[in-house]
Amino acid sequence: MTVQFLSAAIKVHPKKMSKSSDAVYRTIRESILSGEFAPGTRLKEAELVELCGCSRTPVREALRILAAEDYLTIIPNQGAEVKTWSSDEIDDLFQLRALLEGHAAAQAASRISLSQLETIQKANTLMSEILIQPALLDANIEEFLRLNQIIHNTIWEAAGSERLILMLTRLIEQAVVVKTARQFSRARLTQSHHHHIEIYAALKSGSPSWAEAITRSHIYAAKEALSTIATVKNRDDSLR
Amino acid sequence: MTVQFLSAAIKVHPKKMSKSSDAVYRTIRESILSGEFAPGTRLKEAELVELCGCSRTPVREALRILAAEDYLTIIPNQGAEVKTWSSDEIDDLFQLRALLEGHAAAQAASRISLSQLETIQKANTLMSEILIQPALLDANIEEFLRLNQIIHNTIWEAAGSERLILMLTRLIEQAVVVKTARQFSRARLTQSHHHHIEIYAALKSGSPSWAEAITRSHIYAAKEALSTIATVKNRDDSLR
DNA sequence: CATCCGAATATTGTATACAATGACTGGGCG
DNA sequence: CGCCCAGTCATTGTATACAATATTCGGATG
Repeated sequence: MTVQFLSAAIKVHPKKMSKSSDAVYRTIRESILSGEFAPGTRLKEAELVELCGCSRTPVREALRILAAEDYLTIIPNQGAEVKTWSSDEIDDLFQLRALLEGHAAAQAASRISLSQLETIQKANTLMSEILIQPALLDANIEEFLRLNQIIHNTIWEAAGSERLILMLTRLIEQAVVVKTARQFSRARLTQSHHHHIEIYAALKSGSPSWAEAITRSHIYAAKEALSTIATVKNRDDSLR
Repeated sequence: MTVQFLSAAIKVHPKKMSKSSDAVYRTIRESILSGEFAPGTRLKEAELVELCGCSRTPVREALRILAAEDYLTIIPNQGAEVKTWSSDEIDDLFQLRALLEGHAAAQAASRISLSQLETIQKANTLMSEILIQPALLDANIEEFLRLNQIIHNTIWEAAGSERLILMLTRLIEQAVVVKTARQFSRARLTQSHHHHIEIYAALKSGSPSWAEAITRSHIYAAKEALSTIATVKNRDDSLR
């Protein structure tokens, strides 16, 4: 079975910079998000020039912007490093994410449109199909993550605040969530799915408080799951 | 009477870029915040070069960063404009500010140190001295605003989240608040002062809910006061 | 007279050259 | 042997030159 509906709902950064500069920005950003440039990696302009095939000028502009967006740390006269996140900072990120996503859900509960509700419901249905069989899940992890993103993005849209979307996007991209979500257990993904169903119910019933409460739970549970993975992983590492 | 205690509490952006670039960044940013570069103003690189006395390279870097921080809008191949804010967007800003400052106050209530409490109390005392006499107030508006900033910054510090501070800083700088705060009525400033006193009480008693509630009120009231000024001002303008 | 086209001009985008700063290495000295 | 200093190399910061793209303005045409 192939699952390929709802393809339009994810809005990528509509940023526009001039051709070359934009390409460099995207390239570096992707490399950071995918983990190819690990946290702490020193990025030398010369290497990036080689990678992107243009001169240092657009590379430098991209680096400055990425630093302003907190993907990088730039030390004057010493260059750029991919930002590292302490566990305290990640806690902080999740705390704020719970606050902001909760707020978004509350706002969405009063404003969401029928078609947006439908989008979420459809995503939920597809998710449950994927979750039914272990084999299907393994083959469709990426699809599962995409559906997750669609659900959240739709809620943000419904909340109707551009700025809120911006803040949330950055919070989430910077937290290492995406990179590690593929390791979540089936049980964890099922829990997440159940949250989504309840969030849908809360939105449909137009109850801001309910939507906010369950959304916050959803985030806190995700944080817990993530820290569990991190712990296990570190334990593995230390055994080698 | 001169009021000049508490001078250390305001932390300016500790940003570091290389000498020239940093200077340009600060210059342009200041010009925007002070209103010298009004919203909608087109900023040509050539002019900024002349203003800052360096070449286009650092100017361009500063512009890109300011755009990433949402002070400017850059249209590719067409240059930079100082960002304009619709009333809807400003409403949105205040909504988010209430959420985040409320959260900060709640966090601060459980974590604030004695010396931080003392700082707030001292600022409150100085504020009330300024408010006692109309003449004093007129002469010390700037000082009043500085004390206000000290109180809020101290609470943010106490909340203990760097990222929260960053978000709030940008939200507030971008809202036109500072530019128009000088026009607030004495009654309005007194109300604000009373809020500060109650916030202090809530923090001292270690009550997160109380601190959050009164802080949110504080922001909503500020928003209301601001929109009143804007309305009156527009009415004046239309009479000319 | 209005409109459309195009050349001239202004402005931004990119590449390169040069300057300045920091890191690294090797030799001299205690 | 270790430390320090100086000189060299690597890397980033700035200025300038050139390319690409937008804007403006004048003239031709309906």
